[in-house]
Amino acid sequence: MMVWRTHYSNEISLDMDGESVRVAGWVHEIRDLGGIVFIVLRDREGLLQITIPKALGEELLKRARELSRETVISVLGKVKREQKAPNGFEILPEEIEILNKAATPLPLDTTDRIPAELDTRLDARYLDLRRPRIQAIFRVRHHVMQSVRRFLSSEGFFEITTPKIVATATEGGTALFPISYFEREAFLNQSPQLYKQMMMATGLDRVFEIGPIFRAEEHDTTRHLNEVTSIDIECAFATDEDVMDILERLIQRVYLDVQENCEKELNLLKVSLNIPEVPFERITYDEAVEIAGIGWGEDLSTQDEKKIGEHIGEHYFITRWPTDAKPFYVMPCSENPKVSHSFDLMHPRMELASGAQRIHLPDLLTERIEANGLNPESFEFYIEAFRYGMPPHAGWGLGAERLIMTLLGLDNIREAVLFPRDRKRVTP
RNA sequence: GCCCGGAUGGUGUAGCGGCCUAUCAUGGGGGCCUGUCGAGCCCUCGACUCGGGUUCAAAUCCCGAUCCGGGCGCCA
Repeated sequence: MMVWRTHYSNEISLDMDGESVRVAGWVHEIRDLGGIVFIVLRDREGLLQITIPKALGEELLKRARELSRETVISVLGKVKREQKAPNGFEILPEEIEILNKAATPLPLDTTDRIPAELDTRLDARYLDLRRPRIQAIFRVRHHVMQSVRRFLSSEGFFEITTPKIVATATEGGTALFPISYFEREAFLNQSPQLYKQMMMATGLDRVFEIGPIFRAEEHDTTRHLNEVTSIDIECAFATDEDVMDILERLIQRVYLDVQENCEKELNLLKVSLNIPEVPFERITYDEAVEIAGIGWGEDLSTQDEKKIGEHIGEHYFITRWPTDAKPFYVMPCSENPKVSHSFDLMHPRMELASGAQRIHLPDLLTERIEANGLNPESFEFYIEAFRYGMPPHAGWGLGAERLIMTLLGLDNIREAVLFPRDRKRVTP
């Protein structure tokens, strides 16, 4: 097999003076000084200077002049210690192989000098993602996801995968995307809720799923998407308090892991992390309503959330939501059924997660479904799982993009997704 | 969906009735230059979203469409 690369840019150092290496990547910049040409090569790990003085021969110099920015090349050369070079060394090439010449002009500037608007960037996302700063977001995202998986596994959770094509359109609440499923209509799932709860009847006890969810809402904001990645857990023999404890420790763990593993990325993004302290502050819905200055039973508006967020200034929980403000499956409090064993995890900027202890008794569940104006028959496949031994359980769903967005201080949720899906965009 | 703002070379912008044959930067093409690191210098290329209207005159004002941004709403 052809070897295009023996070393990434960060695997070459001063003490390799004289060694032969093959590097590959994209032409980041070209500086042609006439008798000497500098090529800045960019690969996944950084930048590298390829220096071609006339002394290396007219042929190589000519080859260097054929290059254009973002052309893909593979360079065989010798490492040379050189004080005048950016990292104290450079590569003197013996061979420059052009693997794919980039067309000109480029749809946007990859060197970060001339900014491009988000819309332009998303249209040319493959190119936008070559920018180290943008790539850093997704390297952090990788570490966030790894951290979540490690943490939940260590807490005894099993990773599961549930259907994304579902039959029920009658769950109420959010709008669904209908799809055609052979001779029937089906929908893209808005949440793994029903399925992860059904898993509680299997004895697996603790499950988590990281997967896409789809919402057909016509929202048009910097913190909503129509396809998002949801981190969901469900936990048997547990209460709302138990899963809140898991959630806050998870958030803290993610922050710690990112801080430990993503120093370079955080520097590139100019982010200094504040590790949230556990336990997070808990305020009841009643207290939230008081801070916001609204009536009991009203939903918190975006401005109310901001107001409370400023008041508290860090991650916090809003607990004991009115039962009627939450979905049918949340467990009403026995001492006061008007409120429920439910909670939202808030970042000062926005809601990150919501969860609850669930109803595990089939009769009460049916009653609540009816009280929400829904038809229990549509939920038969779900309710049935509650009839033959369903333990008490609790869980939550956490928006991965919002977690990353608030972690990195991104001002648009689209920045946290490779190819965002919103009201206006289905391509690329 | 509502309110507000916007659309000018590939990218990011200035211009907001006549000084526009449209500014600046970056970029593309060509040239000079052996130590650049946002290289420098010279030449050159390239744009007023679309359709109507007002006016002697429209990038500029008005109407409509399309697209984009922000805020809000919607968001079991």
